[in-house]
Amino acid sequence: MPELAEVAFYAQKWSPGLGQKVSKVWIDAQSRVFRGADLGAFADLSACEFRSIQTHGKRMLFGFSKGVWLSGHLGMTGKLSTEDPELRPFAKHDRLIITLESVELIFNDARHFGRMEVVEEASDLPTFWSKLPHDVRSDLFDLVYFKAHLSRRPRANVKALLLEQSVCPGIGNWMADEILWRARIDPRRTVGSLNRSEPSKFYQALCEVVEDAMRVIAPDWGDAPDSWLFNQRWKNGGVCPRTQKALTRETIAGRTTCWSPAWQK
DNA sequence: CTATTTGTTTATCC
DNA sequence: AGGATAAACAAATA
Repeated sequence: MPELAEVAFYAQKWSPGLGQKVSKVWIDAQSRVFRGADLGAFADLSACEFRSIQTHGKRMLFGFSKGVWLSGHLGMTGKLSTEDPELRPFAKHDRLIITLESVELIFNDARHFGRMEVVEEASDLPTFWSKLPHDVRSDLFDLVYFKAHLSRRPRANVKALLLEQSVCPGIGNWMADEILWRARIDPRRTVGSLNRSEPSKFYQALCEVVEDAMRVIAPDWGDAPDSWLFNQRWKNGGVCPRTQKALTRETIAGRTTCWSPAWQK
């Protein structure tokens, strides 16, 4: 489920634990969320102080003392929460529980599509994290940078490009549809078919959706306003908020895509 | 029992 | 080579 702003929302769920020391770490060792990870390294979180939270696209990074980092991804169904260790029983689909002084950090993931991994590197940031492509919220993700991606990939479908995490880290299915709708671009088009003025509109729409999502969803998962496509996209009989005409749904770039044929050309 | 899902990775084909 | 497509992962929901 989670895209850029939902990931930011969940990552902050662990903030009540900041400044506290780890007393216990439990993992569901069978879970696929630890695929490729060194399970033994989770024990190294013990006695570390939980110090920082950050996100990049859909990735999350939690910093601990002694150069220990926890890197994570929520996949489709991952969720983070903090709970009172005295009150909260073990729940179905809990995959990782880090017990601190007064709270537990919980990672719960029904479908195991998420990921958690311990990275040990005594530096300001792990090397892999510093090398990620520019986040869509970064000042470096500017029009020139975006256009450079577009000109490199003329034959790519516009929606497929938005969904590529190496190009637009954090954009997922609903944001991609929202962006194309606001830019008035038909999701079936290729990047190379964009006319002279469309790349800027495309970029503007992307920035607006990113800003709106971060403002409305990231702090407390607020409801999307009816001026967005969001509230109409899965509704039977949903209509375009701009034209009041019927929306269309079709699989594009492997994902169910919703758009307004009367509005997007 | 069927089809669906706000994600990612891998294989395969053209 | 780049791009499209399907499958795999796995569980809930309708």
